[in-house]
Amino acid sequence: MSVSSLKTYHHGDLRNALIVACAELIEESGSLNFTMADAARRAGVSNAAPYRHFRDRDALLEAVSQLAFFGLGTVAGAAAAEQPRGSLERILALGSSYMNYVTEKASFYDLMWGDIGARSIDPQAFDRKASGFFHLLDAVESYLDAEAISGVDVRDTAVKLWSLVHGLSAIRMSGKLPHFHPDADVDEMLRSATRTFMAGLKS
Amino acid sequence: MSVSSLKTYHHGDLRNALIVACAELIEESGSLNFTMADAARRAGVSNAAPYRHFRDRDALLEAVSQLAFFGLGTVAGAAAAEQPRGSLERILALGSSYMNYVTEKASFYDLMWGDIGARSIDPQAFDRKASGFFHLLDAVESYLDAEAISGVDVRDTAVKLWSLVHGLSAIRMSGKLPHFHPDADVDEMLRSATRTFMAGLKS
DNA sequence: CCGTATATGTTACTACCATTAACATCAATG
DNA sequence: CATTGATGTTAATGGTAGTAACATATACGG
Repeated sequence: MSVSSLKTYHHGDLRNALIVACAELIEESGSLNFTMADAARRAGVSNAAPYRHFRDRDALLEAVSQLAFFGLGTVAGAAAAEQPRGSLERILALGSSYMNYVTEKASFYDLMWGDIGARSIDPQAFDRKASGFFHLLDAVESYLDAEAISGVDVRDTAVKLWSLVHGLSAIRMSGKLPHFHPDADVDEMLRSATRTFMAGLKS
Repeated sequence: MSVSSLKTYHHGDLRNALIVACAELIEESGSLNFTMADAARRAGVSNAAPYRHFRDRDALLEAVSQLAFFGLGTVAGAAAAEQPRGSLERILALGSSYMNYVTEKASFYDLMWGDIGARSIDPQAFDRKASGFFHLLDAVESYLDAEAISGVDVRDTAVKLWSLVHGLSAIRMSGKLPHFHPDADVDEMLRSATRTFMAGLKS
Protein backbone atom coordinates (compact mmCIF):
# COMPACT_ATOMS: atom_id res chain seq x y z
CA MET A 1 0.00 0.00 0.00
CA SER A 2 1.38 3.36 -1.02
CA VAL A 3 2.07 5.94 1.63
CA SER A 4 -0.14 8.53 -0.02
CA SER A 5 -3.19 6.30 -0.22
CA LEU A 6 -5.49 6.32 2.77
CA LYS A 7 -7.32 3.34 1.45
CA THR A 8 -6.95 0.21 3.47
CA TYR A 9 -7.98 -3.26 2.53
CA HIS A 10 -10.37 -3.35 5.43
CA HIS A 11 -12.81 -0.54 5.79
CA GLY A 12 -12.84 -0.51 9.54
CA ASP A 13 -16.40 0.58 10.15
CA LEU A 14 -18.31 -0.74 7.22
CA ARG A 15 -21.44 -1.70 9.05
CA ASN A 16 -22.14 1.84 10.17
CA ALA A 17 -20.89 3.30 6.91
CA LEU A 18 -23.44 1.23 5.06
CA ILE A 19 -26.27 2.35 7.28
CA VAL A 20 -25.30 5.96 6.75
CA ALA A 21 -24.86 5.49 3.01
CA CYS A 22 -28.23 3.86 2.87
CA ALA A 23 -29.90 6.68 4.81
CA GLU A 24 -28.32 9.24 2.50
CA LEU A 25 -29.44 7.41 -0.61
CA ILE A 26 -32.98 7.27 0.70
CA GLU A 27 -32.95 10.92 1.61
CA GLU A 28 -31.50 12.01 -1.72
CA SER A 29 -33.67 9.90 -3.95
CA GLY A 30 -36.80 10.22 -1.88
CA SER A 31 -37.49 6.54 -2.28
CA LEU A 32 -36.36 3.13 -1.17
CA ASN A 33 -35.35 2.15 -4.68
CA PHE A 34 -31.65 2.06 -4.13
CA THR A 35 -29.70 -1.09 -4.66
CA MET A 36 -27.32 -2.92 -2.43
CA ALA A 37 -24.67 -2.15 -5.00
CA ASP A 38 -25.41 1.56 -4.68
CA ALA A 39 -24.86 1.40 -0.96
CA ALA A 40 -21.63 -0.54 -1.42
CA ARG A 41 -20.35 1.97 -3.97
CA ARG A 42 -21.13 4.88 -1.73
CA ALA A 43 -19.32 3.23 1.12
CA GLY A 44 -16.40 2.62 -1.20
CA VAL A 45 -16.37 -1.14 -1.08
CA SER A 46 -17.09 -3.95 -3.48
CA ASN A 47 -20.57 -5.26 -4.20
CA ALA A 48 -20.14 -8.30 -2.06
CA ALA A 49 -18.73 -6.64 1.03
CA PRO A 50 -22.07 -5.61 2.58
CA TYR A 51 -23.03 -9.25 2.91
CA ARG A 52 -20.43 -9.66 5.63
CA HIS A 53 -22.58 -7.36 7.76
CA PHE A 54 -26.14 -7.80 6.59
CA ARG A 55 -27.81 -10.99 5.54
CA ASP A 56 -29.59 -9.26 2.70
CA ARG A 57 -30.94 -5.93 1.55
CA ASP A 58 -33.90 -6.06 3.92
CA ALA A 59 -31.60 -6.50 6.88
CA LEU A 60 -29.78 -3.32 5.93
CA LEU A 61 -33.06 -1.48 5.54
CA GLU A 62 -34.18 -2.68 8.90
CA ALA A 63 -31.06 -1.24 10.49
CA VAL A 64 -31.78 2.10 8.87
CA SER A 65 -35.34 1.85 10.08
CA GLN A 66 -34.15 1.47 13.65
CA LEU A 67 -31.97 4.52 13.21
CA ALA A 68 -35.00 6.47 12.01
CA PHE A 69 -37.04 5.39 15.03
CA PHE A 70 -34.21 6.41 17.26
CA GLY A 71 -34.04 9.83 15.59
CA LEU A 72 -37.76 10.31 15.93
CA GLY A 73 -37.66 9.50 19.62
CA THR A 74 -34.80 11.88 20.17
CA VAL A 75 -36.41 14.77 18.33
CA ALA A 76 -39.74 14.25 20.05
CA GLY A 77 -38.11 13.99 23.43
CA ALA A 78 -36.25 17.25 22.90
CA ALA A 79 -39.41 19.03 21.80
CA ALA A 80 -41.30 17.78 24.82
CA ALA A 81 -38.60 18.87 27.21
CA GLU A 82 -39.16 22.48 26.19
CA GLN A 83 -42.65 22.50 27.63
CA PRO A 84 -43.60 22.15 31.27
CA ARG A 85 -44.53 18.74 32.50
CA GLY A 86 -48.26 18.43 33.03
CA SER A 87 -49.11 20.99 30.36
CA LEU A 88 -51.15 20.35 27.26
CA GLU A 89 -48.44 22.19 25.38
CA ARG A 90 -46.10 19.35 26.08
CA ILE A 91 -48.44 16.90 24.40
CA LEU A 92 -48.91 19.26 21.49
CA ALA A 93 -45.16 19.65 21.11
CA LEU A 94 -44.75 15.90 20.91
CA GLY A 95 -47.40 15.74 18.23
CA SER A 96 -45.95 18.54 16.16
CA SER A 97 -42.44 17.22 16.29
CA TYR A 98 -43.68 13.76 15.34
CA MET A 99 -45.62 15.05 12.38
CA ASN A 100 -42.79 17.26 11.18
CA TYR A 101 -40.22 14.53 11.51
CA VAL A 102 -42.09 11.97 9.48
CA THR A 103 -43.39 14.46 6.98
CA GLU A 104 -40.00 15.89 6.17
CA LYS A 105 -38.85 12.51 5.09
CA ALA A 106 -41.72 10.56 3.71
CA SER A 107 -39.51 7.73 2.53
CA PHE A 108 -38.27 7.17 6.04
CA TYR A 109 -41.88 6.90 7.03
CA ASP A 110 -42.32 4.10 4.52
CA LEU A 111 -39.29 2.43 5.91
CA MET A 112 -40.48 2.72 9.48
CA TRP A 113 -44.07 1.67 8.95
CA GLY A 114 -43.97 -0.46 5.83
CA ASP A 115 -43.33 -4.17 5.87
CA ILE A 116 -39.63 -3.65 6.49
CA GLY A 117 -39.82 -1.51 9.60
CA ALA A 118 -42.14 -1.80 12.55
CA ARG A 119 -43.66 -5.05 11.37
CA SER A 120 -40.37 -6.88 11.54
CA ILE A 121 -38.31 -5.00 14.08
CA ASP A 122 -37.64 -6.65 17.40
CA PRO A 123 -40.02 -5.12 19.96
CA GLN A 124 -37.11 -4.41 22.26
CA ALA A 125 -35.74 -2.00 19.72
CA PHE A 126 -38.62 0.28 20.61
CA ASP A 127 -37.70 0.24 24.24
CA ARG A 128 -34.61 2.35 24.03
CA LYS A 129 -34.96 5.47 26.04
CA ALA A 130 -35.33 7.35 22.80
CA SER A 131 -38.61 5.81 21.81
CA GLY A 132 -41.07 8.65 21.55
CA PHE A 133 -43.94 6.68 22.96
CA PHE A 134 -42.54 6.79 26.44
CA HIS A 135 -42.26 10.54 26.27
CA LEU A 136 -45.88 10.63 25.27
CA LEU A 137 -46.87 8.29 28.03
CA ASP A 138 -45.22 10.51 30.57
CA ALA A 139 -46.70 13.69 29.13
CA VAL A 140 -50.19 12.23 29.15
CA GLU A 141 -49.88 10.89 32.64
CA SER A 142 -48.69 14.18 34.05
CA TYR A 143 -51.37 16.07 32.16
CA LEU A 144 -54.18 13.86 33.44
CA ASP A 145 -52.76 14.33 36.90
CA ALA A 146 -52.51 18.08 36.59
CA GLU A 147 -56.03 18.34 35.27
CA ALA A 148 -57.33 15.90 37.84
CA ILE A 149 -58.93 13.76 35.18
CA SER A 150 -59.62 10.35 36.62
CA GLY A 151 -60.98 7.09 35.34
CA VAL A 152 -58.94 7.35 32.17
CA ASP A 153 -56.31 4.81 31.24
CA VAL A 154 -52.99 6.44 30.45
CA ARG A 155 -51.70 3.95 27.92
CA ASP A 156 -55.02 3.83 26.20
CA THR A 157 -55.12 7.59 25.88
CA ALA A 158 -51.54 7.79 24.72
CA VAL A 159 -52.11 5.28 21.95
CA LYS A 160 -55.20 7.13 20.80
CA LEU A 161 -53.36 10.44 20.67
CA TRP A 162 -50.55 8.73 18.85
CA SER A 163 -53.04 7.38 16.35
CA LEU A 164 -54.42 10.80 15.73
CA VAL A 165 -51.01 12.30 15.08
CA HIS A 166 -49.84 9.37 13.05
CA GLY A 167 -52.92 9.35 10.88
CA LEU A 168 -52.88 13.04 10.21
CA SER A 169 -49.21 12.80 9.31
CA ALA A 170 -49.90 9.98 6.89
CA ILE A 171 -52.71 11.82 5.21
CA ARG A 172 -50.60 14.94 5.00
CA MET A 173 -47.77 13.02 3.43
CA SER A 174 -50.02 11.64 0.76
CA GLY A 175 -50.21 15.19 -0.55
CA LYS A 176 -53.92 14.76 -1.02
CA LEU A 177 -55.08 16.68 2.03
CA PRO A 178 -55.83 19.83 -0.01
CA HIS A 179 -58.04 17.70 -2.18
CA PHE A 180 -60.24 16.75 0.75
CA HIS A 181 -59.85 19.86 2.85
CA PRO A 182 -58.74 22.70 0.57
CA ASP A 183 -57.65 25.33 3.05
CA ALA A 184 -56.45 23.10 5.83
CA ASP A 185 -53.70 24.31 8.10
CA VAL A 186 -52.41 20.96 9.12
CA ASP A 187 -50.41 22.17 12.10
CA GLU A 188 -53.44 23.93 13.47
CA MET A 189 -55.54 20.87 12.73
CA LEU A 190 -53.28 18.73 14.81
CA ARG A 191 -53.44 21.14 17.71
CA SER A 192 -57.19 21.55 17.61
CA ALA A 193 -57.81 17.84 17.14
CA THR A 194 -55.68 17.07 20.16
CA ARG A 195 -57.52 19.68 22.17
CA THR A 196 -60.87 18.33 21.10
CA PHE A 197 -59.90 14.83 22.06
CA MET A 198 -58.60 15.86 25.45
CA ALA A 199 -61.72 17.89 26.05
CA GLY A 200 -63.76 14.81 25.28
CA LEU A 201 -61.98 12.93 28.04
CA LYS A 202 -63.41 15.30 30.57
CA SER A 203 -67.00 14.77 29.62
CA MET B 1 -53.39 -22.96 -33.74
CA SER B 2 -54.89 -26.28 -32.78
CA VAL B 3 -58.61 -26.58 -32.28
CA SER B 4 -58.23 -27.89 -28.76
CA SER B 5 -56.07 -25.04 -27.58
CA LEU B 6 -57.87 -22.04 -26.24
CA LYS B 7 -54.73 -19.98 -26.35
CA THR B 8 -54.85 -17.10 -28.72
CA TYR B 9 -52.02 -14.91 -29.82
CA HIS B 10 -53.67 -11.91 -28.29
CA HIS B 11 -54.74 -12.15 -24.71
CA GLY B 12 -57.82 -10.02 -25.10
CA ASP B 13 -57.90 -8.40 -21.71
CA LEU B 14 -54.34 -8.32 -20.59
CA ARG B 15 -54.46 -4.99 -18.85
CA ASN B 16 -57.05 -6.15 -16.36
CA ALA B 17 -55.55 -9.61 -16.14
CA LEU B 18 -52.27 -8.06 -15.07
CA ILE B 19 -53.92 -5.97 -12.41
CA VAL B 20 -55.66 -9.01 -11.02
CA ALA B 21 -52.52 -11.12 -11.21
CA CYS B 22 -50.65 -8.42 -9.42
CA ALA B 23 -53.26 -8.13 -6.69
CA GLU B 24 -53.19 -11.89 -6.17
CA LEU B 25 -49.42 -11.97 -5.96
CA ILE B 26 -49.46 -9.25 -3.37
CA GLU B 27 -52.13 -10.98 -1.37
CA GLU B 28 -50.44 -14.35 -1.50
CA SER B 29 -46.95 -13.20 -0.72
CA GLY B 30 -47.95 -10.53 1.72
CA SER B 31 -45.49 -8.14 0.20
CA LEU B 32 -44.87 -5.99 -2.83
CA ASN B 33 -41.78 -7.94 -3.79
CA PHE B 34 -43.15 -9.53 -6.88
CA THR B 35 -41.57 -8.94 -10.23
CA MET B 36 -43.01 -7.77 -13.48
CA ALA B 37 -42.06 -11.16 -14.85
CA ASP B 38 -44.10 -12.87 -12.14
CA ALA B 39 -47.16 -10.90 -13.11
CA ALA B 40 -46.60 -11.68 -16.77
CA ARG B 41 -46.20 -15.40 -16.06
CA ARG B 42 -49.35 -15.48 -13.99
CA ALA B 43 -51.27 -13.77 -16.75
CA GLY B 44 -49.83 -16.29 -19.18
CA VAL B 45 -47.97 -13.90 -21.42
CA SER B 46 -44.37 -13.18 -22.21
CA ASN B 47 -42.16 -11.00 -20.06
CA ALA B 48 -42.38 -8.06 -22.40
CA ALA B 49 -46.11 -8.04 -22.94
CA PRO B 50 -47.00 -6.01 -19.83
CA TYR B 51 -45.07 -3.07 -21.17
CA ARG B 52 -47.71 -2.60 -23.84
CA HIS B 53 -50.10 -1.64 -21.06
CA PHE B 54 -47.97 -0.18 -18.31
CA ARG B 55 -44.99 2.08 -18.71
CA ASP B 56 -43.16 0.31 -15.92
CA ARG B 57 -43.65 -1.69 -12.77
CA ASP B 58 -44.70 1.32 -10.76
CA ALA B 59 -47.46 2.08 -13.22
CA LEU B 60 -48.88 -1.38 -12.72
CA LEU B 61 -48.68 -1.02 -8.97
CA GLU B 62 -50.45 2.28 -9.18
CA ALA B 63 -53.32 0.67 -11.04
CA VAL B 64 -53.61 -1.95 -8.32
CA SER B 65 -53.52 0.80 -5.77
CA GLN B 66 -56.48 2.48 -7.37
CA LEU B 67 -58.33 -0.80 -7.30
CA ALA B 68 -57.63 -1.07 -3.59
CA PHE B 69 -58.93 2.44 -2.96
CA PHE B 70 -62.01 1.60 -4.91
CA GLY B 71 -62.56 -1.54 -2.86
CA LEU B 72 -62.09 0.34 0.37
CA GLY B 73 -64.65 2.93 -0.63
CA THR B 74 -67.13 0.28 -1.60
CA VAL B 75 -66.76 -1.69 1.60
CA ALA B 76 -66.99 1.40 3.75
CA GLY B 77 -70.02 2.67 1.88
CA ALA B 78 -71.80 -0.62 2.36
CA ALA B 79 -71.03 -0.67 6.06
CA ALA B 80 -72.28 2.87 6.49
CA ALA B 81 -75.49 2.15 4.67
CA GLU B 82 -76.45 -0.34 7.35
CA GLN B 83 -76.68 2.35 9.99
CA PRO B 84 -79.17 5.19 10.11
CA ARG B 85 -78.10 8.49 8.71
CA GLY B 86 -77.35 10.98 11.45
CA SER B 87 -76.33 8.30 13.96
CA LEU B 88 -72.97 7.98 15.60
CA GLU B 89 -73.17 4.30 14.74
CA ARG B 90 -72.83 5.19 11.11
CA ILE B 91 -69.56 6.96 11.75
CA LEU B 92 -68.36 4.07 13.86
CA ALA B 93 -69.26 1.61 11.13
CA LEU B 94 -67.22 3.57 8.63
CA GLY B 95 -64.26 3.51 10.98
CA SER B 96 -64.48 -0.19 11.71
CA SER B 97 -64.82 -1.16 8.10
CA TYR B 98 -61.87 1.04 7.20
CA MET B 99 -59.68 -0.45 9.86
CA ASN B 100 -60.65 -4.00 9.03
CA TYR B 101 -60.14 -3.52 5.35
CA VAL B 102 -56.65 -2.13 5.59
CA THR B 103 -55.63 -4.42 8.41
CA GLU B 104 -56.64 -7.58 6.61
CA LYS B 105 -54.27 -6.78 3.84
CA ALA B 106 -51.36 -4.85 5.19
CA SER B 107 -49.48 -4.98 1.91
CA PHE B 108 -52.33 -3.25 0.16
CA TYR B 109 -52.04 -0.60 2.78
CA ASP B 110 -48.40 -0.09 1.83
CA LEU B 111 -49.42 0.13 -1.75
CA MET B 112 -52.12 2.66 -1.08
CA TRP B 113 -50.18 4.89 1.25
CA GLY B 114 -46.56 4.33 0.33
CA ASP B 115 -44.78 6.28 -2.35
CA ILE B 116 -46.53 4.37 -5.08
CA GLY B 117 -50.13 4.97 -4.09
CA ALA B 118 -51.73 8.10 -2.75
CA ARG B 119 -48.64 10.20 -3.27
CA SER B 120 -48.67 9.68 -7.00
CA ILE B 121 -52.27 8.92 -7.88
CA ASP B 122 -54.22 11.49 -9.79
CA PRO B 123 -56.46 13.32 -7.30
CA GLN B 124 -59.46 12.71 -9.51
CA ALA B 125 -59.09 9.01 -8.90
CA PHE B 126 -60.27 9.70 -5.37
CA ASP B 127 -63.40 11.33 -6.60
CA ARG B 128 -65.20 8.27 -7.77
CA LYS B 129 -68.39 7.81 -5.90
CA ALA B 130 -66.74 4.92 -4.14
CA SER B 131 -64.23 7.00 -2.30
CA GLY B 132 -64.84 6.41 1.36
CA PHE B 133 -64.15 9.97 2.35
CA PHE B 134 -67.39 11.19 0.87
CA HIS B 135 -69.32 8.65 2.85
CA LEU B 136 -67.60 9.93 5.93
CA LEU B 137 -68.31 13.51 5.01
CA ASP B 138 -71.97 12.76 4.69
CA ALA B 139 -72.10 10.77 7.90
CA VAL B 140 -70.41 13.53 9.84
CA GLU B 141 -72.59 16.21 8.39
CA SER B 142 -75.79 14.41 9.19
CA TYR B 143 -74.56 13.56 12.67
CA LEU B 144 -73.66 17.17 13.48
CA ASP B 145 -77.06 18.13 12.21
CA ALA B 146 -78.89 15.53 14.22
CA GLU B 147 -77.04 16.47 17.38
CA ALA B 148 -77.44 20.16 16.66
CA ILE B 149 -73.73 20.77 17.02
CA SER B 150 -72.89 24.07 15.40
CA GLY B 151 -69.76 26.04 14.74
CA VAL B 152 -67.91 22.93 13.66
CA ASP B 153 -66.49 22.54 10.17
CA VAL B 154 -67.62 19.31 8.56
CA ARG B 155 -64.59 18.68 6.37
CA ASP B 156 -62.26 19.51 9.18
CA THR B 157 -64.00 17.09 11.49
CA ALA B 158 -64.12 14.36 8.89
CA VAL B 159 -60.41 14.59 8.20
CA LYS B 160 -59.64 14.44 11.90
CA LEU B 161 -61.79 11.35 12.37
CA TRP B 162 -60.18 9.82 9.34
CA SER B 163 -56.77 10.53 10.85
CA LEU B 164 -57.74 8.80 14.03
CA VAL B 165 -58.92 5.70 12.26
CA HIS B 166 -56.06 5.67 9.85
CA GLY B 167 -53.47 6.07 12.57
CA LEU B 168 -54.91 3.39 14.78
CA SER B 169 -55.03 1.06 11.79
CA ALA B 170 -51.41 1.73 10.99
CA ILE B 171 -50.29 1.13 14.54
CA ARG B 172 -52.34 -2.01 14.69
CA MET B 173 -50.81 -3.28 11.49
CA SER B 174 -47.34 -2.82 12.81
CA GLY B 175 -48.14 -5.62 15.19
CA LYS B 176 -46.53 -3.69 17.98
CA LEU B 177 -49.69 -2.46 19.67
CA PRO B 178 -49.54 -5.17 22.35
CA HIS B 179 -46.06 -3.98 23.13
CA PHE B 180 -47.33 -0.51 23.99
CA HIS B 181 -50.77 -1.39 25.25
CA PRO B 182 -50.76 -5.04 26.28
CA ASP B 183 -54.45 -5.75 26.66
CA ALA B 184 -55.81 -3.42 24.06
CA ASP B 185 -59.01 -4.31 22.28
CA VAL B 186 -58.39 -2.35 19.16
CA ASP B 187 -61.97 -2.41 17.91
CA GLU B 188 -63.19 -1.06 21.18
CA MET B 189 -60.40 1.51 21.18
CA LEU B 190 -61.55 2.82 17.86
CA ARG B 191 -65.11 3.13 19.05
CA SER B 192 -64.24 4.82 22.31
CA ALA B 193 -61.72 7.13 20.69
CA THR B 194 -64.31 8.25 18.17
CA ARG B 195 -66.84 8.81 20.92
CA THR B 196 -64.35 10.80 22.96
CA PHE B 197 -63.51 12.97 20.01
CA MET B 198 -67.13 13.64 19.17
CA ALA B 199 -67.86 14.41 22.78
CA GLY B 200 -65.05 16.93 22.71
CA LEU B 201 -66.73 18.72 19.85
CA LYS B 202 -69.67 19.53 22.08
CA SER B 203 -67.65 21.21 24.78
C1' DC C 1 -65.19 -8.43 -49.18
C1' DC C 2 -60.28 -6.77 -49.13
C1' DG C 3 -56.14 -4.38 -47.83
C1' DT C 4 -53.76 -1.99 -44.73
C1' DA C 5 -52.81 0.61 -40.30
C1' DT C 6 -52.67 -0.10 -35.51
C1' DA C 7 -52.83 -2.52 -31.33
C1' DT C 8 -50.97 -6.07 -28.94
C1' DG C 9 -48.41 -10.01 -28.70
C1' DT C 10 -43.42 -12.54 -29.23
C1' DT C 11 -38.40 -13.37 -29.08
C1' DA C 12 -33.83 -11.58 -28.49
C1' DC C 13 -30.86 -8.48 -26.29
C1' DT C 14 -28.51 -5.15 -22.99
C1' DA C 15 -27.32 -3.70 -18.71
C1' DC C 16 -27.70 -4.34 -14.00
C1' DC C 17 -28.67 -6.57 -9.56
C1' DA C 18 -28.81 -10.00 -5.50
C1' DT C 19 -26.45 -13.39 -3.68
C1' DT C 20 -22.91 -16.99 -3.18
C1' DA C 21 -18.31 -19.19 -3.60
C1' DA C 22 -13.56 -19.13 -3.61
C1' DC C 23 -9.74 -16.53 -2.58
C1' DA C 24 -6.91 -12.48 -0.23
C1' DT C 25 -5.54 -9.61 3.51
C1' DC C 26 -5.26 -8.05 7.94
C1' DA C 27 -5.48 -7.88 13.07
C1' DA C 28 -5.43 -10.15 17.14
C1' DT C 29 -4.29 -13.82 20.08
C1' DG C 30 -1.64 -17.41 22.18
C1' DC D 1 5.86 -15.40 15.26
C1' DA D 2 2.31 -18.46 13.42
C1' DT D 3 -2.22 -19.20 13.01
C1' DT D 4 -7.07 -18.11 12.90
C1' DG D 5 -11.11 -15.65 12.17
C1' DA D 6 -13.06 -11.37 10.54
C1' DT D 7 -13.58 -8.73 6.70
C1' DG D 8 -12.39 -7.55 2.29
C1' DT D 9 -12.00 -8.88 -3.18
C1' DT D 10 -13.03 -11.01 -7.69
C1' DA D 11 -15.73 -14.12 -10.34
C1' DA D 12 -19.81 -16.51 -11.40
C1' DT D 13 -24.90 -17.73 -11.48
C1' DG D 14 -29.42 -16.82 -12.26
C1' DG D 15 -32.79 -13.46 -12.46
C1' DT D 16 -34.96 -8.74 -13.59
C1' DA D 17 -36.27 -4.27 -15.96
C1' DG D 18 -36.86 -2.34 -19.93
C1' DT D 19 -36.10 -1.87 -25.21
C1' DA D 20 -35.95 -3.19 -30.08
C1' DA D 21 -37.21 -5.71 -33.87
C1' DC D 22 -40.45 -8.75 -35.52
C1' DA D 23 -45.28 -11.31 -35.79
C1' DT D 24 -50.19 -11.56 -35.69
C1' DA D 25 -54.68 -10.21 -35.16
C1' DT D 26 -58.27 -6.74 -35.51
C1' DA D 27 -60.76 -2.98 -37.18
C1' DC D 28 -61.89 0.19 -40.41
C1' DG D 29 -61.95 2.66 -44.97
C1' DG D 30 -62.66 1.72 -49.70
